[in-house]
Amino acid sequence: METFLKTIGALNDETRLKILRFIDMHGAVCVCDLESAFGMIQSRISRHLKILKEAGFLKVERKGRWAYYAIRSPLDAFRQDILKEISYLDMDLPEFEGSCSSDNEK
Amino acid sequence: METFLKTIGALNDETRLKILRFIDMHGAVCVCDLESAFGMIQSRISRHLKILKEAGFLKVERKGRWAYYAIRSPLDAFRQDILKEISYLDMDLPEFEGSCSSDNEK
DNA sequence: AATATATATCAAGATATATTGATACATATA
DNA sequence: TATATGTATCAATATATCTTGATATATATT
Repeated sequence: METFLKTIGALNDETRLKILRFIDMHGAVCVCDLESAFGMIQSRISRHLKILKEAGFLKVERKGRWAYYAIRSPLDAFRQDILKEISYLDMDLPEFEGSCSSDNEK
Repeated sequence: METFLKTIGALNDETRLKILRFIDMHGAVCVCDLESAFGMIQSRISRHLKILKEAGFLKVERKGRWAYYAIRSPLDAFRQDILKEISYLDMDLPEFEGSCSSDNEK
């Protein structure tokens, strides 16, 4: 029950739905990628990522000073259904402009 | 997007999850049935039912002075998945005590 | 070691949602 | 028609969540 509410609660925000869909489409991204793509301040992005992670949708992998967030795998059937449903939604997502300096690293 | 958020928002409340599951288990019930089963005041139950209805989970049918709420049918696949997921949750639901006077009516 | 960069966390204020009690409305009964 | 019953809605308050700006932490670079 508590877990379910956490999962649902994570989806109950337009910004998080967009971030989740963005990551679903583009794969692993770092916080600054999202920051520049969405034009939102870092603390805001970071907070939403934490909520999505704790709700079981995302995983993080740290490389150097960057934290790469990606869709968690394996993902249970219910969360997969949700991602699919979100993919049908008509939302306008920003472009993925890899302006973040992590691109320059090997 | 707006519709999806309304659907998700309706699920983002423990009381509503219980009401939804209760109706899923017992079929059509009137507001006073829920009032006595859950021990909550009428305005509270009524408000939650409205939210669940507007989110596409419930339908209402009025008979005399009673309003019977039931799971809407047909229900789309996504909402069916959600109901199934809710059915797996470990929640303690009240008994269905038909103390409401609508029982006495034919 | 000092500085810069990427991310996380916290406190304060803004916004949204839930609960209660009062009241309105509609249907039924006397 | 007056009264009772079931439900819906509203205003006020309580509670939760979001956003921002400041600060902390960790890693990399000079």
